[in-house]
Amino acid sequence: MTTPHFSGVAVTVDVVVLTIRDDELQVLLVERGIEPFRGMLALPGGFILPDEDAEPAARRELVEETALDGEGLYLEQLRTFATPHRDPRGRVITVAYLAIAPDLPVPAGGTDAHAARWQPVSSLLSGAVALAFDHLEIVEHAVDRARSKLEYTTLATAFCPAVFTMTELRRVYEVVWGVSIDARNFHRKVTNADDFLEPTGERRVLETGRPAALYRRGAARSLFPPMLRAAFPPVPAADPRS
Amino acid sequence: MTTPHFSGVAVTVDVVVLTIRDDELQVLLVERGIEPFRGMLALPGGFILPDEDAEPAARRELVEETALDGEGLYLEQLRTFATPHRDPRGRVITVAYLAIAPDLPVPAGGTDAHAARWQPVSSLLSGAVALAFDHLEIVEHAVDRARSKLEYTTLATAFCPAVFTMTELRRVYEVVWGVSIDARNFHRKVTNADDFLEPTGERRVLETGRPAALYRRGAARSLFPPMLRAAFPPVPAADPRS
DNA sequence: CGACTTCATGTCATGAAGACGATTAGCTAG
DNA sequence: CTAGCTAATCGTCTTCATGACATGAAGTCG
Repeated sequence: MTTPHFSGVAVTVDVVVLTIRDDELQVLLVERGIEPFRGMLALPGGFILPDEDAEPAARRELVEETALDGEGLYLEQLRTFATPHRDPRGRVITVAYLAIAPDLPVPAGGTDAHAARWQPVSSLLSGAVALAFDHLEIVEHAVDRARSKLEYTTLATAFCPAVFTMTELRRVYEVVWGVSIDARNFHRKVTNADDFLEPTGERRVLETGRPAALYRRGAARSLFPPMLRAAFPPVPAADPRS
Repeated sequence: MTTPHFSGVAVTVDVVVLTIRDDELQVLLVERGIEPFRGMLALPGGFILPDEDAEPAARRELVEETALDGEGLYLEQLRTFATPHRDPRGRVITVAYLAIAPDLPVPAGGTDAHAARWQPVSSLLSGAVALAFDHLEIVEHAVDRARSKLEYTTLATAFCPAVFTMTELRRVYEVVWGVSIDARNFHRKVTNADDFLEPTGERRVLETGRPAALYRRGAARSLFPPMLRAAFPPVPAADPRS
């Protein structure tokens, strides 16, 4: 540790954008236009600029590659991946970010250079769809992080639009955790937590059923008492006539 | 994002080693022997080698700079800091690590090049002692992480030696959180949690009082139900004769 | 105006957790 | 040997969050 090694190392950012579409946890991917891994799916991301901090770089790449709104988006740093040969081009380390988006009608594959599109996380974890580089590992970390954070933070609201119903919020937990939650107990718990939700007073009238009260995100960032994941029925298994 | 920017960027690792000494949360620091910030206290760390992963680099720097055992040490990645001018020498981003050590009689300032020594975290957070670079910010993140992880993981045992007493474990929570915890309820809760602790059958006889049973770390990594921090008396305030 | 659908609220039993009293197991001093 | 000290461990009571489950409320549609 004497003088800086400004030798050939490059730094990138990669962003795992999670959302819920069609009652499924999905991740935003782009099709690679260049080698290596040309034509394969990968996380949006790219090289950090010489005078740029990591988080702005993540937001910038997101906008450039997927035309996704960089502003209202929840974004947090996930972890840095620095395994020596993770990029065949040379020494490239990446700072991975986790972003959470509501189910916006993203111009997937529309506006920009690369064809951006949503992909169910399950199709990646099962190995049905392959990702470039070590991006599968990054997605796994991101999903783990999101699952944990639902427990003790109010992160779930980041999956919802600015105004949402209790049922929408509950579905976030159900989809991300893969469990089913009793609507009544959930309602009680969430309304008891301070500043988790803020009633708008409005109601949303659907085609059918009683109108649902509308809520906005509250000021609270942490959730106390936490949602206890382990207490819910552990993923309804495919009924094997026991 | 066309071809890699292998321009002048360097990558370092920095390690925040936390321990409990004298009933205080302390962090391991080294005195810088070179510019910039020569003579100032800083986190142990250094440049990552061309063909080295980040975590091994963290372990290596720890051994080189502080002669601390790299093996039995708990180590996890914390976060990457990439603010453009955080290092006056140029573009240097650092991958920060959090390590937890039992109160080993470390050869502080002994064996090696730099004078390594323990410093109470409180003296850093209060601003009484200054750190080089943005290392104060890194320490703050590390302490936050450690405090959170005590809640829902068994990380507390990493502060203890291989064999320890219930009281030692409880002190970890008390010192790191800055609260006082009822010994009886703590005992009940911890022994009820599966695989948190494993009784050795031995007892430790002190100068006074009933001998304490000795425990070893159990296999569990996560702690359920979690320790609920917010439920404890919120830091005994200086009795305002109210 | 009933049938249907979805949201909202209530009750009850269980279990975890905080407060705190009581007992146990070692030592030491008389 | 016994009283007394200290710290660890065990037990009880009460409160409160939570899971299970039933019922009422507010809309649309025929």
